[in-house]
Amino acid sequence: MAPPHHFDWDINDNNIPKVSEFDVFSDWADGHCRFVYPAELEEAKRHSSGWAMRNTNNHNVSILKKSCLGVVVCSARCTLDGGQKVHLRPAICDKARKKQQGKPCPNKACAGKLEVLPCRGHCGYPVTHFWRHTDQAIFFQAKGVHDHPRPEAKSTAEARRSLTGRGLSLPHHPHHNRRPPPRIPDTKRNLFLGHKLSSENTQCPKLSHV
DNA sequence: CGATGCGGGTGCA
DNA sequence: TGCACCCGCATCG
Repeated sequence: MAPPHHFDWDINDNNIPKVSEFDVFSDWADGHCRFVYPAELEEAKRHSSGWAMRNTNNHNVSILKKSCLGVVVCSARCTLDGGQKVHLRPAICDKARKKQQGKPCPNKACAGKLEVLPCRGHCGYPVTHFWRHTDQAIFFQAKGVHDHPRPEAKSTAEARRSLTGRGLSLPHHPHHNRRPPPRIPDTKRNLFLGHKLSSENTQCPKLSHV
């Protein structure tokens, strides 16, 4: 009866279908989407994405899961000379990300501080990406719609990193340093929902209380 | 240093 | 069970 839709699969299926065709790699995958990439595609093997995704433990050896860290913005929401906004890439490493927050806005003419705009695109939680490898292909599936602007590309962030260490300021000094006064209140435990859940949440299970 | 993966372990539906 | 997430360990560029 049901015709063989070779793309009718879910990342959690016990037996994923044979692949007939591959998709062109998609950085910035958004929304509930699924793609199939060649097993030898570097981008796919690296599980890369334009979004800042961090590995999350889903206790499943066959499926790699990642969740979005959002984007780093200026607390003053300033506008750069080019008329653009500050949309930096959140550090994937927790420690590095904490160090990012509170740093002065890259805009010289701005007194704002950098802060993380968390992703709440999947039922109030960060958008998630799933990667699964088979002999013939690499399957990708995303859940949620990013509710924040795109962070700068990974390459741009890397360039910035290698720049801030040598180009300016003093060389690595063995002495400790930073430890101003701000104790960074750590707005981790936020979750003040009921903010703006009006988006077309395509696949949110129940979402009862708010 | 930090990007990435892994997996033990916790707290909630 | 499923999910979000904290934490340390390890590899690699």
